[in-house]
Amino acid sequence: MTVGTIRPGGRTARVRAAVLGAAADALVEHGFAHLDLADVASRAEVGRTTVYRRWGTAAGLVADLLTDMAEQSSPRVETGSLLEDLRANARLVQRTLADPRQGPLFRAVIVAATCDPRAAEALHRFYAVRIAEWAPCVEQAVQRAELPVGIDAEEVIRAVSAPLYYRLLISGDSVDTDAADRAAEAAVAAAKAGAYTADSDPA
Amino acid sequence: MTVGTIRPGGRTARVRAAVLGAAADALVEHGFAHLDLADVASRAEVGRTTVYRRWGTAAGLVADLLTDMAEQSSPRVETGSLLEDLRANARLVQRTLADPRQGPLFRAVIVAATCDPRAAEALHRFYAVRIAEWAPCVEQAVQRAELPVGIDAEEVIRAVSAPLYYRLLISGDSVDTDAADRAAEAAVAAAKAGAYTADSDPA
DNA sequence: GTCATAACGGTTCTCCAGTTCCATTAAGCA
DNA sequence: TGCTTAATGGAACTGGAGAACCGTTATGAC
Repeated sequence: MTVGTIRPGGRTARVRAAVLGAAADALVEHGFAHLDLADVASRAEVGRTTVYRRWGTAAGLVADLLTDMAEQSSPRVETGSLLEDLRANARLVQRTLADPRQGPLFRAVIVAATCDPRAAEALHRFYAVRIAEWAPCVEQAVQRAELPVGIDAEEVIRAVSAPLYYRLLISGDSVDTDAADRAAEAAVAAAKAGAYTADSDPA
Repeated sequence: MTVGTIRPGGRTARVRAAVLGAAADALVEHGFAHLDLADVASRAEVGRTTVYRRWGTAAGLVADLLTDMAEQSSPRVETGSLLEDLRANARLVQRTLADPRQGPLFRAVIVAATCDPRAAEALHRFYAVRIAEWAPCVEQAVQRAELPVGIDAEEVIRAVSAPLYYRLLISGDSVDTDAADRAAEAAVAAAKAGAYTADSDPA
């Protein structure tokens, strides 16, 4: 029976799924600042002790939730044009941030990342995955000669999202489809002008 | 002696200044999540009761701090070119966010804004002030015919900052001068292409 | 099926953030 | 200068988050 056997099957996995789901619900309702582990435990119909032992703190729980979220990838669309592809990406981000459930959830995990190194690491990994998933549409645009060679594909993807997150977190302006479309158009214009190439001096 | 006289002079003002300064110090060190009002009080050499009574919660204290910060405006530079102006703006934001004191402070107040409506209101007002201060350099570029008429000047300013805040809060990439320069260049390119005009359809 | 133990869960205890209460200080006005 | 009371400050009180303890469940190996 070997001492020290890990038992991830059955109950353990079920508890994890229940707790992560409950944590997401609680984050949507109360935000990270008012996340109560006892509340999460009762939502998940699980003992308080279990939550404290396995995840320790609210930040640790969010870090695990982010790891879980990173594994569920959403499919990328593929139209024939860079602007269309990036607009699809921008609108996906816009829908997510404006969604009554996903929006508060993302705000909560972003807040958690600023409070805890593990949560920060998990958040950065989450976005690294998402950005890498969409970078190919920029590389395809390079192959179609829509964009100059040597462009930083991932930076273009980040440029599409940045204005939307800025609205969500900084300026407080609404994250609507107009903003999404403008973000995509701006990124395309800047990319074509060579703003995201390594030896950038297009002025 | 008129019942209900407000007494903002002398001691009250001194207490406010001391507490706001101490709050900023505490935010820099521990972040908003671990902001302890008792700690703020002892730093300010002020009674705990006073802090709880006047500001109530950590979020309320941050909201007042932001109101105070909004009143201290930093002067805007003015070169002759749009790219130079926006680069100066981007580098100012970059220096602020990368600063060992200002960076953590801004992260903390942004976090506070996601947790409390009053803090959010104060943060949005703070940025509205800063953006309005810099918008004229875009309008001057329009007058110099560097940019098309009908452009949203404030949106251009926001576009300069957005990638830097995205790095700070989302991707975790370093907020360095390269990023600042690229942000300015991208904003100029997008603006010249008409991405920030009202009837945007430049594709 | 049987056993050892990893993992869960209820109860109790502890500690501290936040509140309440009242005494003390000093701002503002005559 | 003296009076009223706004505002501060110390001390005791309270509620709930999180830790500690130990009994219970059920997983995984044989």
